[in-house]
Amino acid sequence: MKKREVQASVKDERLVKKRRDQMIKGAVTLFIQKGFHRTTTREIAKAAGFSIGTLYEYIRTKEDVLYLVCDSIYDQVSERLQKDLDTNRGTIESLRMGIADYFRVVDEMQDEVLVMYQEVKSLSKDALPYVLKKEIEMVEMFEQIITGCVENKELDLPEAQIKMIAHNIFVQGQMWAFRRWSLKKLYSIEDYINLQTELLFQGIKSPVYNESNV
Amino acid sequence: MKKREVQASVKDERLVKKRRDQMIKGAVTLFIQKGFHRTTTREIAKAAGFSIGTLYEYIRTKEDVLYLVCDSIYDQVSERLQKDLDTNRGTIESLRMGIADYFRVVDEMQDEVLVMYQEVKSLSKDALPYVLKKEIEMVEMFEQIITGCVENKELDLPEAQIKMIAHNIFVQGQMWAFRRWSLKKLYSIEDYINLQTELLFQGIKSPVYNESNV
Amino acid sequence: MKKREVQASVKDERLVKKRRDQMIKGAVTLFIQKGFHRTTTREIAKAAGFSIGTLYEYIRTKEDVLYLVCDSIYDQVSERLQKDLDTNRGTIESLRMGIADYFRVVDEMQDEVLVMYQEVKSLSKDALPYVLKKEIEMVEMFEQIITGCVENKELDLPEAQIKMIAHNIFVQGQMWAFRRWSLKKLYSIEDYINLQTELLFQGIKSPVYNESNV
Amino acid sequence: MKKREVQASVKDERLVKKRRDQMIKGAVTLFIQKGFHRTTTREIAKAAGFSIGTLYEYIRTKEDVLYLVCDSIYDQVSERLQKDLDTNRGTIESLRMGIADYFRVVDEMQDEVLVMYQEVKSLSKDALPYVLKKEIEMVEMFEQIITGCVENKELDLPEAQIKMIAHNIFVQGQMWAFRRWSLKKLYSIEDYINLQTELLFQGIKSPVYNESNV
DNA sequence: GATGAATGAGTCTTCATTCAT
DNA sequence: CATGAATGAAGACTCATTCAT
Repeated sequence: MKKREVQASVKDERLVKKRRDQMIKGAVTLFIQKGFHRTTTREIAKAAGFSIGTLYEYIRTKEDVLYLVCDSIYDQVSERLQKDLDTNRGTIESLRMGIADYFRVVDEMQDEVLVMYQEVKSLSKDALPYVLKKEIEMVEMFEQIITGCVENKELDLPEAQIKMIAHNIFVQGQMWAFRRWSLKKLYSIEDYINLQTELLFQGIKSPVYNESNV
Repeated sequence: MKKREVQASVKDERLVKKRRDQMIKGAVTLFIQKGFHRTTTREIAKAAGFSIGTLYEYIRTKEDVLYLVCDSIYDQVSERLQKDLDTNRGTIESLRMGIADYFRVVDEMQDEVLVMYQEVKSLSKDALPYVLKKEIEMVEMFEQIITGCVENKELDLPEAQIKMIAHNIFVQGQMWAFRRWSLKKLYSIEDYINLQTELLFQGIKSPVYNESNV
Repeated sequence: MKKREVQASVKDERLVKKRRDQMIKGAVTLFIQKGFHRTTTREIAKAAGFSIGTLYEYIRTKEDVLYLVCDSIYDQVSERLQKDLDTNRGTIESLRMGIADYFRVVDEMQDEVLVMYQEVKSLSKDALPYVLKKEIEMVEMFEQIITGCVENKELDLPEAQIKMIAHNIFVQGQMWAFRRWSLKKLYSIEDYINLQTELLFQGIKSPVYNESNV
Repeated sequence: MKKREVQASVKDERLVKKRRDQMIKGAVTLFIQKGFHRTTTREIAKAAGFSIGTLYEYIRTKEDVLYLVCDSIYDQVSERLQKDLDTNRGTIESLRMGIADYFRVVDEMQDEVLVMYQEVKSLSKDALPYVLKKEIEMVEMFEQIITGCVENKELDLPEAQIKMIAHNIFVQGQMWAFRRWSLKKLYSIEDYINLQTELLFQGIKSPVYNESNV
């Protein structure tokens, strides 16, 4: 699926990219503070450093800004993930690393992830699929790593479990952002990584079962 | 923490309850369709079956409607949970049942959970704590069940893990609502319950480790 | 000119009078605080001690309340004046006394006078003449006293001056109410009475002219 | 005391002045017809010749319009007075001229004076002092002229009388506007000036006292 | 390309008035 | 007679979008 085109009146591609980057940066800050709906286009223009007129030279509607923001955040997150995941394919270690890396990316981009997470639903039916596609791709990245482990016989998991685990990992990453008001009181990001990884690999340890193993 | 009072001009408590129930019911439907911000007070009044003037006899601001909606949904969900969780305390079975029940409640109230989930952030700083409190209470309910199992020696888990698991269960329940566009293609609600429970209790089975256990 | 009839649904005349008196009393207080337009009918009803439904049993529109209030205030003021002015007709002393009494009435009813004074203009074209009539009558009372003095040869004034003086006295009375924020810093009510009376009777003393008179 | 700043979104000062002048002009007409409260912002915008949106580019609230109107009227009146009063300082003639000029200004700006006079009380506690200050200044202008005469030995008056006379003059000017429904039937503006001046300078002539002077 | 003044549809909220109980 | 819930017209104000300069 190709990117959704956001129309600009200005022709100079380089300029379009530059202006949009300014715009995204300003908008993220504002969306974090007050949400998409409570942020005005004027505020976005001001935060971006240009006039309302100029803003509309690079987008068609306010919603375009939201799309651009979401798109940009996903791009950044998945770009960083991609890099990490290209190494050590098929080993349990690569899965551990993948999870840790993903959680750390989320930690670093907390605000952005939160925004994207809370405002996607404000995208029109038109733009939504493009953003959802990105999310699916990220889940698939985890799926591939896990599948690699299974193919390498490092893990033994049925298809249904693979997908479930991929979803869980993805959501647990987001969870670090959107439940931070609660989680940060309990864990550091490294604690969080360790605990979630441990639970993932070992499940809940029942002393009864353990005893019977002896 | 006491409930936040939403002021009504009308004195008759019974009527206030009745009208607010109408209002909540209509509002949920609308919020699902278009979100809080894109829904107008007139639409809410109409959906509730009365005039805009009457709407404002029972609330002070539009945000009150959102608060009422969130409050009502949490109440319904946690009321159902409470009922289930009072039996079989301290056994692994009660934990299994608790999870299954919670996931089924979420399934039945998908729309409501989704709404609440996506719109809480639109609550003012004033009302937010009251709603967040509800969420914390629900996580604590799971914590208590798990703690019960630990006290009964049915499980052996450190404090940090108990809390982590409680959060995970809570989020995995919500996840069924907010990722349904993706999950429903893969699993029925019962599949989902079984898979998540299995993963929770056993973790990822690694053939390598199993062999080494022999 | 007869009083303007304000229609009431209730038949019992005595009750109508009683309820309207309650209403007027409450309304004056409110009008003083916030003005006619910023006062709601609900507030008036509450201040009067009965329900909004009952309020409308005794008036037809909100404006009726204003009319009733203005009418009542004028009645009180002119009733008190009338009493005083019936004695000592035709003497300068009666004029002095009339002025002093009028100013004192205004002082005692400052709030009421102020309200009436500021809100008459909010009366509809329909009710205005009835209230203005009252004002004219009051000016005429002063006219009569002065005319009495002229007829008694206590004063020697042409018609035009008589009317002018009557107006001046009337306005100087009101002035004590509507410029009190300024005048009270300078004078007590008795100072005010003395000064205004003195100026009225003697005008500005010019030493130059006095000398030339010698 | 500095002027209260009324915030505008538009930066161009010249334009702000121009638009506000249009706005004031339109608003005065409307306020005269129906009063401040019964005039809608849409009507003001229309009367000013632009859209409601544009109106709000130049003010923040409806009350700002009222403040602007009051401020402008006082400015016009006192500007005209100031000009006149700079000449012939300290002579009785300058006082006569000042009164005549002031009354004539009021006559020319009857509507404006009336509006300001009736609506000031609708200003918020915030804006009121700024307008009241203007009124005080105008009274002080008369005070200064009179004081000048006293210093020049053209008049012999105690402090308390000077202030009282200044207030009287000021109120008699306004009176020409707010009692015009009554006064115009009796006098032309020139009659009014002559009569009031005469009364001011000579007081009521009592034939008895005159005889005793001989 | 950039600017920002102008636009007006749309939104929340108030409040005088009615009428069934 | 008294009550107060219901009504909806009306009003202040916002803000995405356009377009002339």
